Order: sequence, then structure tokens, then C-alpha cells
Amino acid sequence: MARLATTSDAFNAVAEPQRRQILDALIRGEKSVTQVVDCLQIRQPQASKHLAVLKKVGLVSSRSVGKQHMYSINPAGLKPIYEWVKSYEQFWRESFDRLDDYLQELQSQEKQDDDRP
Amino acid sequence: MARLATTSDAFNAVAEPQRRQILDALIRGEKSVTQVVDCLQIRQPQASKHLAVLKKVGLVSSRSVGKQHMYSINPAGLKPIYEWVKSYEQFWRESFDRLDDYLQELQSQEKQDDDRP
DNA sequence: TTGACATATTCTTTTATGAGAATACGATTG
DNA sequence: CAATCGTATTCTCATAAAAGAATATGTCAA
Repeated sequence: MARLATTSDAFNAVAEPQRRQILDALIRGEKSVTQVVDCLQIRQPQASKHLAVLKKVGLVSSRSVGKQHMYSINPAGLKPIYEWVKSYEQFWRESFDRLDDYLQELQSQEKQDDDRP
Repeated sequence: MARLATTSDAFNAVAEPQRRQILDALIRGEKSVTQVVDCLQIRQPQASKHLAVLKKVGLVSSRSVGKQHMYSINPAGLKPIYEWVKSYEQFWRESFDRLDDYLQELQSQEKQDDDRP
């Protein structure tokens, strides 16, 4: 088996930086393909392709307005990623707390050194 | 250019389900390669490879204990993903709120229909 | 209908994945 | 040192990504 398809889930779709940028752009409101192209400074076919991937995994939806295709974000599609990564939050917070403890200990240590004659 | 390497960042490393499972296993404490193999029911070389990817992006670290290599998770490596996806949380919450409003509206509408003679 | 604009699709090229199998490396034990 | 256990590396195979270029599709306007 090769790598999972980019269209297999939100995790894979969002691994591509440009697709994250597209979502970042769409969060401010729906955009046509051309507007996305202008926003990200990419070529039109790539924009269409990226949007197709995002659509396939349910991260965006589109409607037609004349010759334009307006894409809008579907933020709920990111929930699975959020839920997964969120469960790790407490652990890096703990690490930071330990780091804080360490740094404070270090500081009081230095203070003691300073106080030494 | 092809797809970004799995080792290019946490987003890409974590797009592979088995690598997420490995992290899920390591969150309970450090594990040897063999323990990961037993945990996930995968073959040893694949475990080593996946762990190598996770290590390259800083999501795990390892120490040698005799012939064993103990891998431990580095949860902070997931922060970039968390930070990115977290900024969307409010939007799907808003969507749900709107959905709630819609459903309530629908319900009172049906109630009115029921009440109609 | 024709022309012009917006978007989608197709094809090619380069590159890399992940599984499996075989094997190499490294450390411990006898 | 040899045997062994735990792990890493190498190779092959099948699959597919992303960019670019060219082209097709679709919709409005004159």
C-alpha cells in the first residue's frame, strides 16, 4: 500500500500547507476560485484541484453563482483533528509546568549563587 | 514537486493512522519497539520506520536501554496542529448554534402545523 | 451563435510513500 | 568469540501526489 490518499480524511487533506491556507482564506467568507487564486498567488488549476480535495473530505462546500463557483468552509470537518490533538494538550501543558518549575528552581539557584560571597 | 515528505512536519507525520496509534500508545508511557509492535499488531520493521518518522519531526524521542530502544512521546510537537485547528473551533461551535436555532425553529413550526385545524 | 470569461479535467514528470521480505547492525550473554 | 535478541536498514513493488501545460466544459453577453 502507498500513502493514504489526500482525499481519505481531514488529516491527509490538511497536511498540505496550501490547503490549510485556502481554509484560512475561506474562514473570512466564501470565495470564488479566482479569489482564492489571487489570495494565495497560485495557478487556477491547482486551486481547483486543492478545492476538490477539500470538498471530497467535506471541509468545504460550493455553490454556483453564474459562471462562478463559490466555495465556503465547513469548519466542523476539522473536529476529528481537534478532538484527537486536544487529548494531548494536558500533556504538553504538564511538560511546560515542569519546565516552569525547572526554570524557577534554576533562578533561585542562581540567586543563591549571587548571594554567595 | 511531489507531496510533502511525511517527515516534513507534524501535520504530515500524523496523517498516517498508524503513527497516530503509536502516539496514542506512547502517551501511557515509554515503550520499546517490540512493545509497540505487540500493541499495534504490526511488523517490527514498519514500527521502526514509523517511529523514525515521528522522531524526525520531533514527536518522539528515544533512549537506549541495553539492546532495547525506548521511545517516549513529545506531546509539545503537536502544538502547531492544535494551535491551527483550535482557531476554527469557534466557527463550528457557531455552526452548531445555528443548527440548534434552526432545529428549534423547525420544531415550533411543526408545532404550529399540528395546532392548525 | 459566437466570443469571452470562470472553472474543471487530463496528461506528463518528478518524487515519495508504505508494506513486505531479507538482511545488516548492535548489545548482551554464555 | 559465537549465538541470540532487539532494532534498523535496504530493496522491490504498487500507488499516488503535486506542479505545469494544455485543453475541455460551462455560463453569460452581445
